[in-house]
Amino acid sequence: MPGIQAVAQLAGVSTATVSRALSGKSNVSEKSKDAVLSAAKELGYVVSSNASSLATGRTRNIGVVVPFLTKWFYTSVLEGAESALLSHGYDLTLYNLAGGGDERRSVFEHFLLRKRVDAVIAISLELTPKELTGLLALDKPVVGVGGPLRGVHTLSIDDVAVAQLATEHLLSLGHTSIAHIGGTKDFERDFHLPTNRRIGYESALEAMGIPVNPGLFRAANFSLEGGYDAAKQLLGSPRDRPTAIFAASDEMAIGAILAARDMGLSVPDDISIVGIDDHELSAFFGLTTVAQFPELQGRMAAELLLDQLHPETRKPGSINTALPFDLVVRSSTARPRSGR
Amino acid sequence: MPGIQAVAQLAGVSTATVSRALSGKSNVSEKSKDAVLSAAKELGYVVSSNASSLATGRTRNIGVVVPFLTKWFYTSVLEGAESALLSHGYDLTLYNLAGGGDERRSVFEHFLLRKRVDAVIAISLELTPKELTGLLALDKPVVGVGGPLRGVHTLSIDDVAVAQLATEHLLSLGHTSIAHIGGTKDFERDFHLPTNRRIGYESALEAMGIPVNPGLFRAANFSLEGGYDAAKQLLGSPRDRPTAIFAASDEMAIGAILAARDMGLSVPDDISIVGIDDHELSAFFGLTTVAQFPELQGRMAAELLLDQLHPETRKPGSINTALPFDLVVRSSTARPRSGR
DNA sequence: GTGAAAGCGCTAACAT
DNA sequence: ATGTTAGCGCTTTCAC
Repeated sequence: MPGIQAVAQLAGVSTATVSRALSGKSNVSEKSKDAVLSAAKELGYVVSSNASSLATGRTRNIGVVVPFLTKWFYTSVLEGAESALLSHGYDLTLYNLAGGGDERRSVFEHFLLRKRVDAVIAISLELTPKELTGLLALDKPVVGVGGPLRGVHTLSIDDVAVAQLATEHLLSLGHTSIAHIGGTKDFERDFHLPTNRRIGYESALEAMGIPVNPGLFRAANFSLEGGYDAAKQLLGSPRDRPTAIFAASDEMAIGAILAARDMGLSVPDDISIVGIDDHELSAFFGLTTVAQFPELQGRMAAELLLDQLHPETRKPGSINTALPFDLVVRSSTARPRSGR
Repeated sequence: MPGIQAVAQLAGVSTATVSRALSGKSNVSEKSKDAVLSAAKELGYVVSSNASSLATGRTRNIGVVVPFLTKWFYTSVLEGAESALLSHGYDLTLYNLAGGGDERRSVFEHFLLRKRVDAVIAISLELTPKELTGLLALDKPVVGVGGPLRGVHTLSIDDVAVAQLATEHLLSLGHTSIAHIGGTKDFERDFHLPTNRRIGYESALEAMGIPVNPGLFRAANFSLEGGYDAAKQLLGSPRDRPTAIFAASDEMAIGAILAARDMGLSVPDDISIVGIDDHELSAFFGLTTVAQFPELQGRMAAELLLDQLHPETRKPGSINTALPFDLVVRSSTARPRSGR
């Protein structure tokens, strides 16, 4: 592991010139630049990021905190962020909070504070005031994805509007008896996602003058299995069976599709089903859904952060950026059977 | 951000004593230790990992390289590794190679070399000799998961034995016409996984004196959809339809279950199906499978690495550790219909 | 048990 | 355009 000194010696210049030549910032003559570059290559020199960080105060490393790792959505955001950061020469240090309360505390009270990272991306995490204070005290940029965070630049999707769009799609097909599979209370903590989606659903119905029927609501845990069980309940009684189901996530919607099949119901002839996400499995199941582009979200978060780290290039930005979403119509939705 | 100096001043000791008290290694009197600890807490002091790394040469940071991020298997390994590392005070810096060849090169030629990490875990990656040389030249521990790597301590599963076990389960139920959905050539590069599993399948058949029928083999891409398509082919002609399918992954096996259902076949009455993985969805689908415990694999890799980083505690270990696997019988397999 | 001081490898003034 | 030099914040001999 040769140091900068070795390169300087071989190139016949000072260490300062080596540093300048390699970083490309300052003015260096073509001649010395070439000498440095070829000396560096010859020796296989790579800067010590620690020494560099210590000297500059910048680490070129971003901390990313996720609530789960084994869920498609989070890993997709992560993938987007990782590749954007990598292409800018940044490393990504990962903190997964899935383990439980203790892990969470140590991440926020210890790991993130030891100056290993230049900035933090928090994915779908509603930070406590204490956590937030700790982070902001670092005086480093923080970007949140998934919901508003006080004093932090965030990227978030309008969950109410997303749910409205999904519901309106069903309404526009002519459905009037539309059930909703939402999230349980456990998922409220992250930006009230279940409530917001339910509000969107209800407001779309009300806008069409359709009364909300509480009997057509079921809560589940955002899993395939949860969606399956909920749908079985919803579809159980042939008497007042809905003609459509709006599930708050694709995984639950896919569960609902499987439940319908198991009950001998045809999708979409007997029952239309729509979800939210555009999950990797959704195309396979022909699921109509409102896509939210998690990989793009990760990329946007990373780029927003890099912007803030390089104020020269900084474009003015609002404190909360709206994330795009889009209705993707596949084969799980259709007009309700006319015979009803 | 108070420094060690501030703590020393408040505690009325030297910076050296603070360092000693905080690291707990050296002898420090109870009195100064208490003084240091409370001063540190009062100021909210957290060491600068960069300064510490520079001084010690150790970063307490592990680089983890994965080929994909959005696959259940890899994220599970990652989760296991992350939580094990975190609990030992280590950070995890993530490098995802899914982006393409260029990313891969820059990770190996630049990112991993800049002394940011103490060691590297390579998950399901067959490193090129060049990559391996570069890593080993760092003189840092490297642990591979998923297959043998020359000169590297690896954790790997005996894919041949796993496939044999799955096939033998079907044989023991009385099946003699067993199809196999394997992987396409694209997946060969990572330790010849498709080939090994196919070998296990064939050797199990041969051990029972059952000739291998090439017509009962289909290759797919390890996805649900791929398994679905392959199964449709396999189950298409009622004349020589197999009574069982062994798929090289649970996702493909689940695809096969869905294909069977779509064709009006009952699982397991008409067709038994077994996979490999114990994927998060497998229980829901009642899939019989050979579990390989990815989270445990990640945890083991992390612990192996930490062992190597702390030679005092080091237990002697072989260069290749076998990973556990276990048959999980659910409802997708049964005796073949007696009537045949 | 504790302090003084010499680095760890690099960057950024400052001088030339 | 380039060299000299003073740190960055910690750890670790080496004395005492």
